[in-house]
Amino acid sequence: MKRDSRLSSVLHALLHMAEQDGPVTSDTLAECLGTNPVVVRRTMGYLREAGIVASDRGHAGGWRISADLADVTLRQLHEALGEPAMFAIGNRNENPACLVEQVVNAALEDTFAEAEALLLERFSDITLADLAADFARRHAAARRRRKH
Amino acid sequence: MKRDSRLSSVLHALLHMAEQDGPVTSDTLAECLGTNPVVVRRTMGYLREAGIVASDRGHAGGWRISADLADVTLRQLHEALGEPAMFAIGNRNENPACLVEQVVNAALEDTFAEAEALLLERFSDITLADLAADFARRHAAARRRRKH
DNA sequence: TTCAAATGCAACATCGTAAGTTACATGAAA
DNA sequence: TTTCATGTAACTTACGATGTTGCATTTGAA
Ligand code: FES
Ligand code: FES
Repeated sequence: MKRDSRLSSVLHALLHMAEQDGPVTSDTLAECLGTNPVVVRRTMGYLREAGIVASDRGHAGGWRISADLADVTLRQLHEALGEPAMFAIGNRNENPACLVEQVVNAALEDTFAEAEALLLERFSDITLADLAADFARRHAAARRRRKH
Repeated sequence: MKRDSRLSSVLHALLHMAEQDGPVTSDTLAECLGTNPVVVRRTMGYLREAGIVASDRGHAGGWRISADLADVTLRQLHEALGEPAMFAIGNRNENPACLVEQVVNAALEDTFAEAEALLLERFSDITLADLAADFARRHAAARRRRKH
């Protein structure tokens, strides 16, 4: 089953942008992500609508983060992307007349709802600043390793 | 994203079989599930390999449950189906050289691993007997409602 | 013995959706 | 005015569950 990797993509792009001074172009980001600039624009467009990033056209244009890194959570990004389905497993029939299927659906829905609540809670706890800090930590560790 | 509904399907089929005395044919199950008999055979075949059901060919053949309802958990069924991916969201690149992407992947993987552990724990707690009991409860309630 | 009913299985076709691609319009700075 | 950038529509591709067709095989009953 093909997985939706847009959250992963925008996180990579945002951290990349956080490391840069000026705006970053779709072409640059596309090369980072190993994809196409149009895909970057399409995906980042969701974040622009949510006010998380801004884009400038023309010379010296590109994408900028227009929010405080500490204020943007993974949950907000997930919502900005349209809250795509979290699970690759689901019910066969969403509104069954059959009582047996209702029992099955209820059991699965309860379980997945609990897992989704957990995911959203964790997503709410993680900000871009957290990830940037983790990056800085790993970056320093990698530099230390290279010195020896 | 198209969802994998095989777990839902086999649960429906198994409960249907639990209500019946003799074996149930793929045709009957297919009509219950609103699908094709070949799809039923293909999907139930996984459960046969796991020893959860047995199939008989020829006249008076069909599918039987070959285990105690109280012994079969949703987790076993999920494993019998080949442990399909639970999540529709994933990393863009699974083994990135880029340190930024490693940070992103680690954050997402940790979160999803926690959610998957929760799901598997819940799956381990639910048996076919539990679902059958839930069905009996709802069935009785529905009959009571009809009487008034 | 013969026939009908059932599974087993291979070889396709279908479908939905994220991702990728092409093409062109638009805007901004040099 | 030229160049660099985004904005967007339209199309193709990739992929895996699902759906379908066809036929071989097994089994019980007439
Ligand atoms: S940060 Fe740009 S390639 Fe990973
Ligand atoms: S139990 Fe067979 S139709 Fe739902």
